[in-house]
Amino acid sequence: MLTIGTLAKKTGTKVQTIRYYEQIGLMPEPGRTEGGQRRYGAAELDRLSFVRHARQLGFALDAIRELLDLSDHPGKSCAEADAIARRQLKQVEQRLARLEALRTELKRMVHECSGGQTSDCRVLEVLRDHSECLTEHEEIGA
Amino acid sequence: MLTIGTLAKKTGTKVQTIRYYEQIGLMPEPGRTEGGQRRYGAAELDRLSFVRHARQLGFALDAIRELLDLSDHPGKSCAEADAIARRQLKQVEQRLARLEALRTELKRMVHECSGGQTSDCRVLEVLRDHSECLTEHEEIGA
DNA sequence: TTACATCCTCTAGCTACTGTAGGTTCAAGC
DNA sequence: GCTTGAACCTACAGTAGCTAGAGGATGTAA
Repeated sequence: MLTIGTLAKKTGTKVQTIRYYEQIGLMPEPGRTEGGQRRYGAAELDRLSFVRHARQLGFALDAIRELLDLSDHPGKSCAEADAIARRQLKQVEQRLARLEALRTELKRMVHECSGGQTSDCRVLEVLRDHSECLTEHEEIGA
Repeated sequence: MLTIGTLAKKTGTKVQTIRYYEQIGLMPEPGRTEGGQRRYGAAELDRLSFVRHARQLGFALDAIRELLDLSDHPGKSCAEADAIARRQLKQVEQRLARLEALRTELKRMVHECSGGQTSDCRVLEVLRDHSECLTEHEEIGA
């Protein structure tokens, strides 16, 4: 039986995060000691590891919820899990494309700055006038 | 004189976002009509364009605040603006590196999934067992 | 004058946590 | 058995950067 602190250490999670996952229904309500402290078993350790790993891969909590559900039903078709992963991959690729455009633009800004006064700073100038941008870039939501 | 709606359209911003920027002190309090509606001039249009463009390039609002301040003082040294932009570039490059590792891992997951039952789904299997990962990846905070 | 789009304030909600306050429980050492 | 201190508990507030909605006022064109 693990305390919440031990579970946290084993999975690289903060204690509060585990309680948060329980609150939003991503982790089950665990057993308690007489004094009211949570005690976890191997199943919970596995589940939390799954969640954390999926988070590291950038899956949203809702997607993880779906994946957990699929994982709990071994007879179901794999197609859904595959679709979720493909969606995630697509998102990652879109973010990569946006970030690459940003890098290009930022590099140009920085390289052109000669280090004088702000009155003729290229960095500020580019920010003032979007038309100076050579690439399309549309972050904000990323 | 522009209404808030017109300003919003011209800059590709939501009306609420403009009011939010005013609330957090990023945009100045504009003049008002007798009835209490906001009216904007060219200076505000420029300022909001600057903010939006910086946001598109991924700058945080705090960084934008600094950049605006520098932009307001043409005699100041350009070095600070340059430092902020370099910091941003560095962040973007770090995020790019992380995302590339994620893409690799996700691609592998998706390609190995043969489309059978969830009981032997590679996607779920990889999520269950971190040791299957070939690359380091540590998203979460990104 | 009437309609109706747009404006106003205020409040709550989103994601995914993180931090703090104030109090309780557990386990080890004496 | 008692004390101590780390770790636990709940509850609530805060983070970034908006976004959405309620309920009502204003502005403008026909």
